[in-house]
Amino acid sequence: MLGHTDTGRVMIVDLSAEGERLADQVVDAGELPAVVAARAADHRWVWGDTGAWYPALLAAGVRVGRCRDLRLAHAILRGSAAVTESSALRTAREWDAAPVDAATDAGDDRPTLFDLTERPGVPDGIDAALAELARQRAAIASAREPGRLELLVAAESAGALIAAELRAAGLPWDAAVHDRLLRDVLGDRPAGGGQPALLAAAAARVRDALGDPAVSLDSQPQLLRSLHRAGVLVRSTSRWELAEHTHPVIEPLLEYKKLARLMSANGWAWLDEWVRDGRFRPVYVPAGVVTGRWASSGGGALQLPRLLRTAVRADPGWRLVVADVAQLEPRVLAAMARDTAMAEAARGRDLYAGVVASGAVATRDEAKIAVLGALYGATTGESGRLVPRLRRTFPRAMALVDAAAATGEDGGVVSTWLGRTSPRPGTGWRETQSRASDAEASEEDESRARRRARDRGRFTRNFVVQGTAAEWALCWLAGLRRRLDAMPPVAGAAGARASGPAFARIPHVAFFLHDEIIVHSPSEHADSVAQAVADAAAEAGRLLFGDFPIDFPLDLRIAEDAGKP
DNA sequence: CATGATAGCGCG
DNA sequence: AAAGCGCGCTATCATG
Repeated sequence: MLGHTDTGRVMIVDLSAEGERLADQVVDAGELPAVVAARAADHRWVWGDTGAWYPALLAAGVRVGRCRDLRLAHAILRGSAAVTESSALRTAREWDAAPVDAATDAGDDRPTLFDLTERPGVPDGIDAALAELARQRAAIASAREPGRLELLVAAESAGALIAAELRAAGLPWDAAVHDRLLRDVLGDRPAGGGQPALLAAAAARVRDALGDPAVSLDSQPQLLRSLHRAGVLVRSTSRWELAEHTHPVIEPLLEYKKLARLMSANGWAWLDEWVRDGRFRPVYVPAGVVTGRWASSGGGALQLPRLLRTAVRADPGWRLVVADVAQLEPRVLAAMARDTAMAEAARGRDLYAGVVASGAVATRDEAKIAVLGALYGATTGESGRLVPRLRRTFPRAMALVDAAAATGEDGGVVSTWLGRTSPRPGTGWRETQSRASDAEASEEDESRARRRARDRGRFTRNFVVQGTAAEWALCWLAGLRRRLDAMPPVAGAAGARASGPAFARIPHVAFFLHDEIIVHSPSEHADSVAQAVADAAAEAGRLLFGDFPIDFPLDLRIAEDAGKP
């Protein structure tokens, strides 16, 4: 375990498997990388916040095999319905703090004094860490199935390591390819900072078609008024609604919106700000989403347009291993519900084709709409119409999500497969519900309460599936990382130097997005990496669902860039 | 000038 | 205009 002493030095405490304190050692922060590197590769480090400890180690070229991130574990355990003894965790409020990102502390994005006082990190003292670990051990032990929470906390902690490593290594990004793509689509970059030629041309065509030379296309109210004057009676200016009208302005306007979006979200300004030395280094935020999915902060890492994936390019002599899971969430649902009919439909690459073969619906498109509607709680439209047919064919799977929705509507909490629990409803929600059950409640009160109850039901319905899919993905990542670490470093000084001292000679995860992984690997290891990605996926399925026969097929390829072939 | 809300669109 | 979940980011516009 790592923590600080009162004088700001670093204390290393060796703990037995039962959590007993065996030996202490105190070192200066500068000595820590060497001390950590000297431990066995599979040593488990316990620390308050991976983001506060690990970036400095990585910068020194030192990696760790395993860890317990006390902050992330605390958040899981104090909220988990599986934990029957959580009062101690609930009173340890100081562990509810926001993450610290030490990687940005060193840069020019240093948090201001205001940030630091408003968002303190978790305690960094050794005594606080020891006490928190003891609380967590007790909390896990109180669960009926401690193994699930153990697995979840371990996977979450491994994810924290990987998030820090992703930032340290970065995603290989070819700025020249990106620039060429921007110039092809938008026109040359204007020197003065104005609009590139093709964007300006699209804007001119729109103004022409509107007969409104002065309208600002980036102002929604102005554009809406101008559309109305031109006879296009839309209620919003969104792509979806515009596409349903026929008018000379529609085509150029949709074109303009597409180009303007590319320019503002991922144009040259983005390239200048986010790509350095051939790497895109966003901040990943493990468990940044209530369901346990990761969030990101800065650079929009989780929204990279597919159009730009060709700019993701391996270094010379390296390859990208690009993998994503086909229809992860419905597969997870089938396994959670032990729905063998749905698992049968999921056998093989295309779950939607399997749903058609089951006879539930007629076409693949219908299958997709029905399945998504089931996961999200659709009630109207084509999706709402198709969901009941799924309910007949896959009653167990549908019963699981229907029950989760009913619990949520009723104000209860639901949990993922491994035990992450949804937030309790807020005071506003509860007040709305109790007002509606009052004797003098108005019809307005009642309909508002019903609406908000259904909203919450859709959230809890999706929570169990999205959250369990996130758990599967964490296990996949962790298993892959372990396999990559077993591969020998490539010889020679050359390599992916921009990936930093810890990753210049070994295959490493370079990108992760819910159900998709990109590994940057020396060419000679690429085949083994691809095998490791597949093996880790199979292992993740077994870890969560044991022998239940559910496939998690991957789209897997080895390439020089991450663009769709 | 800063902050917050809204619209819109990108990703899964 | 999303029907139907979860996000982050940019631009605009109203408010302080």
